[in-house]
Amino acid sequence: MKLHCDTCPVRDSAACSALDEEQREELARLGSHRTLERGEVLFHAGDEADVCATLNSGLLKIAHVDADGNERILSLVHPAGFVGEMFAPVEKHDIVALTASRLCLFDRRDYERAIERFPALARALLRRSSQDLFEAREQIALDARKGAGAKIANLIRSLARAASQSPCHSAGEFDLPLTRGEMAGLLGLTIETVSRQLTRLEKDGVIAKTGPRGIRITDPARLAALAG
Amino acid sequence: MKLHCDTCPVRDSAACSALDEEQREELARLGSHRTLERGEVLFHAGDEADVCATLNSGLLKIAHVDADGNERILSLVHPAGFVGEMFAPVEKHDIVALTASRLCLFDRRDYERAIERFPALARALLRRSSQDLFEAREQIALDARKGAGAKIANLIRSLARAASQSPCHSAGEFDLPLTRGEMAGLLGLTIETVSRQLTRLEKDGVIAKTGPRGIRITDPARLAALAG
DNA sequence: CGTGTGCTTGATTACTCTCAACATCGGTGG
DNA sequence: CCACCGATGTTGAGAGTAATCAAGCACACG
Repeated sequence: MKLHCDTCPVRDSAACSALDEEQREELARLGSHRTLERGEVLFHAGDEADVCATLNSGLLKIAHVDADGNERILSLVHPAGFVGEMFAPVEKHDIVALTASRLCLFDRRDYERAIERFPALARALLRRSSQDLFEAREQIALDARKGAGAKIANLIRSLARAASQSPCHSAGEFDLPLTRGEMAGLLGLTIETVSRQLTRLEKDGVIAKTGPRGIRITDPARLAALAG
Repeated sequence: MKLHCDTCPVRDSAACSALDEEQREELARLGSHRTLERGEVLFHAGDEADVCATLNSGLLKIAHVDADGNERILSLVHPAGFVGEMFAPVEKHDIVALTASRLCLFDRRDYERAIERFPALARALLRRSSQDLFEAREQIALDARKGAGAKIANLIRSLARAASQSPCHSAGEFDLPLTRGEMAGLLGLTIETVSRQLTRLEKDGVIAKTGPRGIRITDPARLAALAG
């Protein structure tokens, strides 16, 4: 299925936005669309790294399951994010859809050739990779934050920011795209601790649960204080 | 001080190794050498991001100090590593030498222009950035590892690998380039816990302390088992 | 010497994990 | 229609681990 860049929601933010019309058109001929339902797997760790993709809409997780079967979420991938190993023969992590998602899929070889031919694309990917690196390091710093409460507060804030389309202000009420287990995996906690911290935040009047997944932030200032 | 690429220890592994002789020569004219003693600061968080650098020899840390004054080490930078924000106006983290270090320093603007002119350099940096991203995610996965013992065991193994020049096999005896406090900051633990775990490893006959910083790995198999 | 830094060790506290039970919701099949 | 089941989430009691608080040791340096 040929790509339709005209109506692409990340037309101006994804790596390909660095290309001019003609180049983009050429890249578009190489790619195809794919949709994923919640829970569908894009890559398994250990797969051959023969495709890469730009996320169009939805939400993905990059995860690692250890020997005991515990899943640790290494990163979330938001729209305009790029996934796939460009310089390694195999995928190193699982990549799974957290919500119904849509992405532009490319053969890795094709994409590498495109990088060769369009230096602007290489620079755009470098920029994005640097950004991802920064976010991964933020995540590491977050892990150092004392207390499960601070981690949860931080996560809620960041999900609220992602839930609103505009990057400038966060949503006051939204649905968590993650199960308790996924939140636990993302923060290095257990399901029970996540659940307890959430009820604690509710008891303290910082948030209100508007459903099993729904959240309303009733006291943003205190939430920010808790997040450190 | 003009760069001497001929004798550079990372001539074949740093980003600039992607350039041909002529291009490298041109890049070399833009850069200068700098040496750092242990503890010397290359960047402070919040500094204007006007230089970037390739590490030639030595060891750096990328660190973040939180509101309480606790330092969390986000990453170590080994020779051939690249530091400096290419796409952000300010440095986001402290970068400090852990051992006497030598690096090639470039004005950020100059380097950005070089990236524009030498697409191979952009690709090499992209490759390196991807590698750093992978390592950052490994670090996140490490944080999830249960038990301080596993973290310490892992750290010792990775430092042993870095201590030997060849990437294929690790050193059996070496000096830790990090203080207890730095190890604690890297692993998200306290100094006391690090100290206790190290004496525990010694009591169990897994390692021997050959000095305040010296380490000999006496039972590599068990160390590997402990690291998970 | 005295001082400071890095390291170790001990006692206590606090937090999260673990194990376990129960609630809720949707789907399935008798 | 109702009983059952699996997945998800909540709550409780107890155990275990690392943080905290507090000394003390070794060594380098002025």
